[in-house]
Amino acid sequence: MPKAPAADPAGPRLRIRLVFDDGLKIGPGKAELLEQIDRTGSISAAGRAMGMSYRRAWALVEEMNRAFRAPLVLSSRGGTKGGGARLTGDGRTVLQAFRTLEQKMEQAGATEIADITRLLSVPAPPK
Amino acid sequence: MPKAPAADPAGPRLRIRLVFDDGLKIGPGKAELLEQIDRTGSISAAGRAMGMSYRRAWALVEEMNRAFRAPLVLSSRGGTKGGGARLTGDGRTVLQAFRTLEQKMEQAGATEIADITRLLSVPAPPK
DNA sequence: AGGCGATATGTTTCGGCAAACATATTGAGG
DNA sequence: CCTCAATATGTTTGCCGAAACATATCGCCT
Repeated sequence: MPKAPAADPAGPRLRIRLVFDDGLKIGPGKAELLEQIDRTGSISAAGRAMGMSYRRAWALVEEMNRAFRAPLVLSSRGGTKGGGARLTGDGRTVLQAFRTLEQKMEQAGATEIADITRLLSVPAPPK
Repeated sequence: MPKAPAADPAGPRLRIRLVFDDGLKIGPGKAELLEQIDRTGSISAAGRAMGMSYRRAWALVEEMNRAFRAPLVLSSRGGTKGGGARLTGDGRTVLQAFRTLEQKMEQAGATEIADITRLLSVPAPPK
C-alpha cells in the first residue's frame, strides 16, 4: 500500500477552519499534525503517520511557527536519533484550544446540522 | 474592473464547512450563492455578483440539487427575461440553517478563538 | 418569424500547488 | 571519525480543478 488517503476515517461532518488576517489557516490538518508531533517527537514520523511527505509536514510547521509570536514546535538536529521535535507550551495551548473548539461547535450546531442532513438524498449513517 | 476577488471583506475568522458522507461539501461559497440566487432570481446574476462564472455557479447548483432529496433551486428557461431561478422551501431551509449554524458556532467558540488569536504575531484588529 | 436573455453543457486551456526528487547539514554515539 | 536518522531546503515534475471558450436550447414578446 503506497499510502493512505490521509485522514478521512468515514467521518465527522463538521470541518472547522480558522482563517486569520495574516493568511494563516488552521484546520483539522494542522491540528492533527501538532498532535502527531507531540506523540512521536518527530516531524517526519508525524508526517509518515499521516501519509504526508516530510517536506510538506515541515512546511506546515514552518508556516505556523512564523505566524505565531513564538514557535509552536521546537526542533533539533543531529544526535543519535538524528534529531526531533516537540511542542512548546503555546503549541499545546493552540492544539488544545482547537480541539475544544471542535467539540463545542459540534455541539452548538447539532440541531442545524441535523436539519440539513435530514434533507439529503442519503440522510445519514444510522449514527 | 474585470472582477472582484470574490468574497473577502477583510474578515470573519471562522470558516465552517459541512462535509457529508456522499462527498457533498457546503461552506460559505454555496451559502452565499444560494443567497444571491434568492436575491437576484437568476443563477447568472448571482454568479456575476460573486465574481464567478455562470458555468461554475451552475455547476454548484447542480451539485446541490443532486445531493439533496429534492432540489434547492428551481430554474426555468426561455421567456422574455430568458429564464430565471429561485430557491425552493428546502433551499431556504438549508440556507437558513447554515446561517444560524455560523452564528451559533462563532459564539460557542469565541473563547477559544480569542485564546488562539492572542498568541499570533499579529494578534487581531482592535475589534 | 425573429430576437433576446438566461439556462444548460461540451471541450480546451492554463496556472498553481502538491508530490517527487535531490542535497546539504547537524551532532550524539559506537 | 564515521555512521545514522532526522532536520532543513532547493529544484523539477505532474496533475487536477478552475477558467476560458464555444454552442445549443428554450420560450415570451413585439
